[in-house]
Amino acid sequence: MTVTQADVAERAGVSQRTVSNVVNGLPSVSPDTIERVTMAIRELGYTPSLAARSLRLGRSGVLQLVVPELDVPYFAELARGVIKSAEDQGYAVMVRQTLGSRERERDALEGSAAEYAEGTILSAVGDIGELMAGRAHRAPVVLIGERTGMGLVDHIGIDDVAAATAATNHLLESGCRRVAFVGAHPDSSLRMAALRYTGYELALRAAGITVDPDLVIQTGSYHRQDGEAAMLALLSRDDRPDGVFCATDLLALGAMRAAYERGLRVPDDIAVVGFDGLEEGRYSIPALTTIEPDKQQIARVSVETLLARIRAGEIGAESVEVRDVAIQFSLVVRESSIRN
Amino acid sequence: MTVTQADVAERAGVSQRTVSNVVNGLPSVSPDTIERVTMAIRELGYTPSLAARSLRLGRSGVLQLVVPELDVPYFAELARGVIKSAEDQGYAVMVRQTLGSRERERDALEGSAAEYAEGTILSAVGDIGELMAGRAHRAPVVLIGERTGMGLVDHIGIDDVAAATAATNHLLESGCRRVAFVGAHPDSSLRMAALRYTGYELALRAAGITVDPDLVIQTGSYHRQDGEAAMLALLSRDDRPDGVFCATDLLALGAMRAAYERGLRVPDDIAVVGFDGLEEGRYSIPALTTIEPDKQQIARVSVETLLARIRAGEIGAESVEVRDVAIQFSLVVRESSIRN
DNA sequence: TTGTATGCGTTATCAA
DNA sequence: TTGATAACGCATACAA
Repeated sequence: MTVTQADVAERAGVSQRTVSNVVNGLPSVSPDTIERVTMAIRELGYTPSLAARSLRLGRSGVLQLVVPELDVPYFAELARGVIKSAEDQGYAVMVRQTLGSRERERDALEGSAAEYAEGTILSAVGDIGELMAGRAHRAPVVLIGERTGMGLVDHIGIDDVAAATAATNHLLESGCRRVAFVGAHPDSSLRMAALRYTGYELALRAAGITVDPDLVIQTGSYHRQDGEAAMLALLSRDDRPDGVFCATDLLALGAMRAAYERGLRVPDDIAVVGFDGLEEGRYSIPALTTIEPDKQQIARVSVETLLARIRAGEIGAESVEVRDVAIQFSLVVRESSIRN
Repeated sequence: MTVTQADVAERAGVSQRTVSNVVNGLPSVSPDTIERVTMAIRELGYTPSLAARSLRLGRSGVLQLVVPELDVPYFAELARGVIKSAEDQGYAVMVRQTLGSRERERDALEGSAAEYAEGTILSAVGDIGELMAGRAHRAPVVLIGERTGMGLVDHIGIDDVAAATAATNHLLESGCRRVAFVGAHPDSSLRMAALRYTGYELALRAAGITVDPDLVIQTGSYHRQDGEAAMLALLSRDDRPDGVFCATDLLALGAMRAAYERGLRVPDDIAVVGFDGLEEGRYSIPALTTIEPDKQQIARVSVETLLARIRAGEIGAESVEVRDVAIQFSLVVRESSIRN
């Protein structure tokens, strides 16, 4: 059924060893034999077996990318970059979705797939320490997105606190007096939410404003729908806010939609700032002010870091220092926050 | 380094064969040995080698998903469904991006990865006949998204022509007199564009309207940016259209943005209808009327069809009839097309 | 420059 | 119910 190197060897009248040499481009093959073998390969339609190669080499040429939901634009944009970068380095990418379930996260890190892949790029919602426990001598993991790998694992991300502070400051500087925060999370261990809230809090405090708990809205997740619901809640209050900082762009887009439904204008009645730098926000009406992390860079550095660690592991360099790379972000001011 | 079944066997005091039996849940193992082996597995942290299993079984447990761009929401939403469905069936998914390059499409179908995967779900931009040529006895492919696999390959999709006709009719029924089409493609072999244009044309013709070539805008790709540019071109005309049917939601969202920039109101000044049923369009301002294919169903049926064909291939049933499944779609009317 | 032989970790055939 | 053993397809140490 499947064509093997042995078949090619027979056809070309050489040994299987020679076919392997040709396939892998080893220099020690005469041009003549190369010619014959190449011909035979084409005639028989031979394709190397990745399974056999993996088994033999102990390297699969596959990286694993684990994200909560692929249809959340932030992760989609990230995935695009990761896959692109990996392919540039000769690696294929297996994508797994955890759908927010810790069980799936565990499985992605401990199951056979995790062993088959040479390494994993992980955007986790669960607790890192917990996830990393009992992963003795497994393939390396690079954590992406949250601010810290807790020294346990390489981490690539932006300074969420600083970014959130910048976003909140921008609202303050735009003249907002009552700035709400949308996207606090009931489970405070959800680091992303906690960090961005912290940034918000710091900015307010620095401006001499005390946080009004009524202006901090928790959301179970970070979709447009959650943002819409949160905004509706905020707008139903007597003393509604005049500015809203949302923990993600999706929340912000939902929030703007809610304002529209209530007949309020953004930014005149209420300014909105998001976080993620989604392409979508460049075209929303009004265009969304946001914190834009350099996602391509995050993707590239993540892949590079992972590959570096994979190679280090091969050499046996056990104790390479854990990396924690801060990627640049920028505050992109668009229509949703430009007042008067 | 890596823990093998042999290691587990030694630890548990049984033969390696028995470990394999336990791992695979074969019935012919005494509860006692199961207990001992399971214990040993846990103690040693054994994980089965997928590479070895693949080599032995000739099945990798991996499907390949090939899409143009993962950060285009339509493909992201599709990918989510495909990965979910595949995981439900015990398969992992490798995702490849072609970025619109035919070379990458070829490679995805003919390279080693295509051989490693048990099958491929392909959303292609290139010519199908060309892509399928010379894929003699390779793993099966299911085509997704366009209307036809040309009888060469299984296909799952919606009736693009009928859907486009429905969308155009809706604009006509909403009172639009001059309906433009955005998203025609210079390369007419791009079937998706051709089909949706055909539906547009049919609807106009049925209404006794001749197509005004000036109202048909070509776009190189189908991103928001292209929709924005196309709309700006349309609006710069003296006799601008009062309705626009866009070949994708992304084009439509860009078009609405352009109208906004020009100070025109959607739908009052110009109605807009998209195609894809993106989540984004439910929250855009105004909310976008669109053709909504049942993407979850597309994903599910694609995976099922692919698995069915994989199994058929194992049995050796060579000539199973090629499937062409039409998935349901619906016209979802939202604010962008509701006039007066 | 090329050939022979071995083993990667599994599953599965044949015996016991 | 379990043990030896072969084979999956490849890359490489060792020979020639």
